[in-house]
Amino acid sequence: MAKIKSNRTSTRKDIIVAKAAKLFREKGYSATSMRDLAEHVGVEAASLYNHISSKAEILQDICFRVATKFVLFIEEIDASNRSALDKIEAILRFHIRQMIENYEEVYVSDREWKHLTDPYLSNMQSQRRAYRQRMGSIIEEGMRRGEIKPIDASTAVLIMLHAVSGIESWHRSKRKIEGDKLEDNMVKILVGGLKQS
Amino acid sequence: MAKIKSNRTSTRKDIIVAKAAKLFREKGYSATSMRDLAEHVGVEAASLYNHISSKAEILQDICFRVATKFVLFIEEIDASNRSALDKIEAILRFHIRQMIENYEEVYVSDREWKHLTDPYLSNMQSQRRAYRQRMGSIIEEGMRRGEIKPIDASTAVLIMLHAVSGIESWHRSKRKIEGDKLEDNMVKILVGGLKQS
DNA sequence: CCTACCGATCGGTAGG
DNA sequence: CCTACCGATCGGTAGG
Repeated sequence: MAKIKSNRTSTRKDIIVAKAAKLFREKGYSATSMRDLAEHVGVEAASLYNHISSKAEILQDICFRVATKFVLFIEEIDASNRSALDKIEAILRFHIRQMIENYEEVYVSDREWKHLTDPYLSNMQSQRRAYRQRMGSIIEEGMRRGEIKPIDASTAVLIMLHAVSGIESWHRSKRKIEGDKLEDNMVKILVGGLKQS
Repeated sequence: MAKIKSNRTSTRKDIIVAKAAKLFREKGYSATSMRDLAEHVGVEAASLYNHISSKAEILQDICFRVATKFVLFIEEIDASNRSALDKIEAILRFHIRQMIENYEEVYVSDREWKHLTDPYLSNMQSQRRAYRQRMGSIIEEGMRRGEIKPIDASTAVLIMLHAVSGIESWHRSKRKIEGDKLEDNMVKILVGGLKQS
């Protein structure tokens, strides 16, 4: 009964990282101090270091967890035998759902990864590059099959990815349409914009 | 011959603000120190304060200059008697061109405005809200006229605006297609995605 | 988990 | 435009 403990319940570290994600999103990584964070967690700043080793480590945790999730998903989709347009739609829907359900962490990993330092920074840069290339290949495949209209594939990728990250503005104003509606509208505009007419 | 001097040539302040825009884009507002900036300008940190009154003022200058430019453009377009879809296309093209030609400042005003402080922060927030509503109204007008397919107008606005801000990734990799091509591809996908088919 | 504290760096000012 | 310097705050450590 000893070793078990941080098994299914969220550890103290999980709580710290989650609070940090919220603050990093609101104020940015650099403008968030460890004293800010400590206050929101409810301890003194020094006490945070019993659970994490540095501020940088928190950002690494957030960024790589999110990145891994997206990479795993695109690999799964890419291995399936759907049409290219279906693949793009599935990826788009996954991005939107992640942005809605896991807002703080996804947002932070997208906007604050530049503050990673060097072994991690280059790793993240190459992961992002590879991900975009992967999406680009799917779009090019769709063009060859005549499913997608002739466009520059990397421009299309760029539009897809950044359009989704704009959900923040939606997220802030609760009143608007619910998540499912948002997802369908985005698909309608973006996938509709790719489709060969 | 006295008073004239900062008339058409760029003043020392202009140089400082331009260098600051570049640094704010690369590292973010909070992570850029006045000593960083001074070094890039080629003076001691204290000397900067002969031309600007604070770090915050530099950010204000950048954000409000960009915001004003966009507001003036949308007012001009909105007053014209084009079709709604043409108006949206013109706005989209203006955003893309601004992002390409005036990259550093447009990027900073879009990503770093949250670091403004209170009289300026609320001013900027309401300017951004008004701008989005204006674009939304044009899209709704287009839907009523049957030019634009039935969608949620504010979702469409959100997609447009954020898709454009993604040009950063393109900007970094010089090798890709040139500006005009980029513009046409974006219009094809985004305006194509709105069009009633 | 806390108190006490470190050296470094921050934005900015005084005074010339 | 510089030197010299300010108080505040930063991320992080020692030691209990």
